[in-house]
Formats: sequence, C-alpha cells, structure tokens
Amino acid sequence: MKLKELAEQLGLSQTTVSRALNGYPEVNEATRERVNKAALKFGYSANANARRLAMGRVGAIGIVVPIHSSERFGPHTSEFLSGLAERLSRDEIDFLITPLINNDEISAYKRLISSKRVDAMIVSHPSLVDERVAMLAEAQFPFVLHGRTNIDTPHAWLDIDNKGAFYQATSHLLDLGHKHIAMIDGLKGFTFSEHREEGYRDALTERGISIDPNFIVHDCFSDEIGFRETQRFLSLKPHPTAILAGSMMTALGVSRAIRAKGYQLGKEVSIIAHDDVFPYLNASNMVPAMTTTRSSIRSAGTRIAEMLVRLLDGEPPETIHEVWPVELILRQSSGPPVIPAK
Amino acid sequence: MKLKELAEQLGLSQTTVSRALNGYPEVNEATRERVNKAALKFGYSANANARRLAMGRVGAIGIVVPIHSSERFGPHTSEFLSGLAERLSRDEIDFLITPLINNDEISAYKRLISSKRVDAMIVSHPSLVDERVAMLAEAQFPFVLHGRTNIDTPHAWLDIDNKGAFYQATSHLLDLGHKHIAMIDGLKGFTFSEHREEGYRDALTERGISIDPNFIVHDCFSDEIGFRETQRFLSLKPHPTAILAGSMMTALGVSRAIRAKGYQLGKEVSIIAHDDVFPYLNASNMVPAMTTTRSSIRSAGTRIAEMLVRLLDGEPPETIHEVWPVELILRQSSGPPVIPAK
DNA sequence: CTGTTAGCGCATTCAT
DNA sequence: ATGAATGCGCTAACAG
Repeated sequence: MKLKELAEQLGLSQTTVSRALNGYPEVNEATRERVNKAALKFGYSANANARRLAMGRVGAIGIVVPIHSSERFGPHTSEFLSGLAERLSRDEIDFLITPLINNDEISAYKRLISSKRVDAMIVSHPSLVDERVAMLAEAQFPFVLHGRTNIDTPHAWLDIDNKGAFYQATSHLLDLGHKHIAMIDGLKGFTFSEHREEGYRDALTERGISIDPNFIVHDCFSDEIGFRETQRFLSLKPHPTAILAGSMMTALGVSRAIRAKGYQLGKEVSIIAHDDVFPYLNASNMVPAMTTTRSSIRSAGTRIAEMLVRLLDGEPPETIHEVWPVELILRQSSGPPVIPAK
Repeated sequence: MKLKELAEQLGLSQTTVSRALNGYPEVNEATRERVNKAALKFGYSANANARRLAMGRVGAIGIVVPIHSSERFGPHTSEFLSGLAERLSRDEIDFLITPLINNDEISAYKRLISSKRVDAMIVSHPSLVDERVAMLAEAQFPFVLHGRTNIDTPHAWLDIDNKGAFYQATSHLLDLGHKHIAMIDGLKGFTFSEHREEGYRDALTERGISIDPNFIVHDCFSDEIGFRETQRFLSLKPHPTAILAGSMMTALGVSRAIRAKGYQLGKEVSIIAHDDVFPYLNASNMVPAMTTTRSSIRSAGTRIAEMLVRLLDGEPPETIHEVWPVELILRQSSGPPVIPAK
C-alpha cells in the first residue's frame, strides 16, 4: 500500500493524507482522524527510502564496529548498545551497524556519510589522537564520541574518569599497605587505557614507589588473559600483593589464578576490578564480594543517545561534553596484605 | 557530490557513470576506469536512499531486539551479531537493529516490512508457537529463524540440538552414578528452553528416575540466578549432586555457590554447562576445567547470514534449514558423586 | 558502447 | 483546509 492508493481510497489528495499522517496543524481534525484510521486499517506505513530521499533526513544513526577483535564487539559493546537503544527507540531512531573486517575504518566512516544512510554517528574506543574523530569533526558531520581524544576541532563527547578510577583504586591499595601492585588493562593506544595507566602511575609516584614494567599488562579483556598474566605475576619475586583488573572478565581470570595458587582474595592477594556493570555478572554477589571502580557503560550509552538527539536538534557540539566520575566501592576482595603461610 | 555532478565533470551521461560504477558489463573498460578514478577522487558514493528507492532493494537486513530484558541483549546477542556481521559485511549488507521497548513485537515487524527498510529479517528466541514467525511466513517476507518453532508455513531456520545436548549431559551424569540432578536453564516458553528440559526429562525417565520439580529452574541467564538457585538446591535434602547450567554466566554463579558451601566442583557436586563459546570466557581454562555441551553461537550467526543471502538469491525457504549437533566435552567439573565429609 | 527519458514514493512549495 | 505540481538522486527501459 502506498500513499497514492491510500489517498484514492479516502478520496483525498496525497498531500492531505501526507500532512494528516505527519501531524501538520493545518489539517481538519475529522479528516486526520479518518486518515489515521484508514492507515491503521490498511497497515500503511510510508516507504522509508522515499521519505528520506524527499526529506533529506534519515532517522537512523550509524555505528562502525570492527568485528575481528573480540575486544570491540564483546559484552561491553552489547551493554553500550542496549543503553543507546533504550533512548533512541523513544524517538524511533534506528541504528545501523556497519561491520568492518579490514582495518580501513576511515573509509567506512566516509562512505557512511556520503551515502547519506545515517543522520549522525557514534564513535567508540578513541585513541589519544584519533583520525576518525579528526575527520568527522572536520567534515562537520554530527557525532558523539564515547571516550576522549586530543583533537582541537570542537566535538561532542562523553567519557568516564578513567584516570581517577585507577588513581583511587591504587591509592586505596597503598593505604592498605600494599607495596607491589600490578595492573591488567585494555590494549595500549586507546585513551581509556592510557588514562588508567596514568592514574596508576600517579598514585605510585606520589608515594615514592617505583614503577615495575613487569607489573603492567595491556591486552584484551578476557578471563584467559587475566588468568595467564596473574600466574606470571605470582611467579615473580617479589610478586604483587594486589592487582587491578580492567574489566570483570579479566577479574574472573585473576581470581581463578589467585585461588589456584592457594591464596585467598583480599588476603594474600587483593584485587580491585573495574566494573562496567553487567546485569549478568554482579560484583557484590561474588565470593568474596569484589571491590570495584564502578561506572555503568549502559547508562553511558543512554546518555550519549541523549546527546545525539540534542546535537540533531541543533545544539552546538562544543557545549556537549561530560566526564563521569567513577565510584570506588569497597568490598571484600581488597584488604591489607597478608604474608603467605609457608 | 551527486551523480549528476560527477557525470558533468566527466563529460558523460548519468547513465553511463551509474553503469560503470555498478559494474554493468556493457561499459567500455577505459571509461569504467576513468569513472572509478573520478569517483574515488571526489569521494563520491551514491545516495543510498535514492538508490534504494529506484531499485526497490535495500541492502540491509533487520533484527528486532527487545531491550528491557537483559536475557535478550546480553552476551549471547552480541556474539550472534558478531557472527552475522562477519558474513554480511562481505556482501556489504548492513543490519538495522530496531530496539523494542514495549512488547508489541508483531507491529514492530510489520512496520519494518511495510516501510521497506530491510530486505529480510532475522528472528531469534522463538517460542513453541511463535506468532512472529507465523506472520512473516504468511506475508512471504524473507527471514531466517534462529531456533525452531511449530509453524506449518515453510520458512528457513537454523537450530542446534538443544534436546540432544541436555539428554547427553544428563545421561553422562547418570552414567557417573548421580541420582539427583538439577537444571537451571533459560526462561520458560522459549523453544530452546523447552527442548532442553525434554532432553533432561527423557534421560531421567529412561533410567526410571522420577523428576523433582524443585530441581528444575527456568530464569534469566546470569551469575546471580546461578548462585541463588544453587544455594537453594544445596539446602534441600537430598540435594542435587550434579547441576546442568544453561549458560556460562549461570555456571559461574553455580560454581561460586558450590565452592561457598565448601564443596569441590566435580567431587561433591558436578556441573555441566552449556557453552555458547565466548571468546572472553573459556571453559577449558577454568579451574577445574568445565565440562560443557558446546555449540558456537557466533558460528550460528555466520551460517544464518549465509542462509539469508541464499534466500535473497531466490532459493526457496523450505529447502533451507539445519540442526546442528552439540558436542559434549568432558573436562574436570563432572565426576562420580563424592559423599561430603561431615 | 552511450545517451534520453521515465519513474521509484514521498514531502513540500505554491495556489486556491 | 485542501489540491496540483515539482523535485529529492538514482536506476532501468528504450533508443540509437
């Protein structure tokens, strides 16, 4: 069923039917009523492509997801997308996921723009100097960045205080008396990863503790990495008495390795994990309950969707940015170091 | 830059340029070369909406994701989407995710069809009698079902042998000497959940073991549910000496509860989990390594994308369906029951 | 091999 | 308050 047919059925012009359906004020209420009823009855719904072609606006936002590295389409991504979806569905905005196999991200973004398939985009996982952001900002294409990057051109972004999170966590461990603290975080090059390491380093340096490169790991967020690297840590002399884990997945592996060694969490070895708040993996329910730096990635998604809508409503990008604080939540996996019984 | 402008630049007609770009055979190779080079130079890329309007084909497939239940947009979904993406990106097919807040799924599907935004759809999480499937099959709209349902109208689908998986797992535990076996699986009503329970029941019945409704749980897949329900199990007399977990998330919670009670996995209480194969959560790396029924949900996604492409190429839906076997992989979390030391 | 012409289905001027 | 006419940018018959 198309507009023309619907109009014929009703004995009205396409124009009037179109106006009635799109809520234009100059339509007689009775007519509108009649039109709406008929549309419902015939299951009419405008051809989105024709509509977009005519209006020049799409009603969809784009997101480019590299799919070969599990790092980028794992549980974090799905939680984030859920958050986005929650807000966007209210305005009936779809999102278009463009999978990316090779590494030519820039051209994927460019194609998405020039083919006019989306009104705006969301960019995730920025590096310190991110060429995607530079390009989009330069092109003045509306987008919101999840994370931060050092690009001068004004753009909208939302980030959490990753540096503060690891600074807080490290400082807390130092307060408890730990001298040897390790960290396992995400891949090097990403801003969040660099920021976290900065926080960690600052806290140590502030107390005059030298930094041991053997205690710093950057890799994917997974149970396996957590396990393997913790085993390595525990074979060192002296070994760390506390470990920061960049994700809950990592933390699971770290925990296993600690237990496998016969140590107790929060005793011989403490652990603080960054918790992005997964509904299916709850830090407070673990045994022992896990001390975490917490910030909901899902909420971030929702908020970013909100920012996107503001951007599309014409708000200038330079006024749209936020840094979210991260809470340190003390539970039982962190405590003063206990000397292992020989 | 639009087609017209590009054509003017080249001193050619729009038609020729269009044909050159779209790989039509009747174009002079030299001309094609020239056109392609110019397109690249000017960053031209066709307006997707105009293109779709003219062609009547979209180059995108749709997927409706209910977002309020974490059950439906969790790690399983993201792995599945990754798999889809892997195959679809080869044909430059995007996917459109339509978030769904209220429960009116049917009308969301109908709108997606009549607005011509997608060429085909993927339907997940069917119930035994699924009205979405009935509607789509009736409307002869191309779609592939992930899972199975009892609908007569021919349609394409891919499912794993859920019944066989739980049958195998249960039988194995019975072979080991277990008499009291519990299961924690997904929400009731979904086909996969029902099939699994069937497999479980069949195995027990076959050995003349009566079924205790207290030993059967249907709920979301999460660490928390696994933990809570296992605590409940272990407070029963007699309590189960083996537990089937419907997901790895559930299994994490089950494991914790077993350990919290002072039992060892594979000794006092055995566990077999269904493993959808998450890259960040590896059953063989757990301590003890986890016995699983394994079937990669990501591969299923890739295969379903493949089926979708065949469907769009005109293959009739009734010839497109597969049941994948599920492997039982024995590791250390399952063993003969050990009587707890008092 | 290339160009001319006519839609694809809708939103939107400009009339009335 | 309603209708007729125009164009969004592209593809595909139809001609040559």
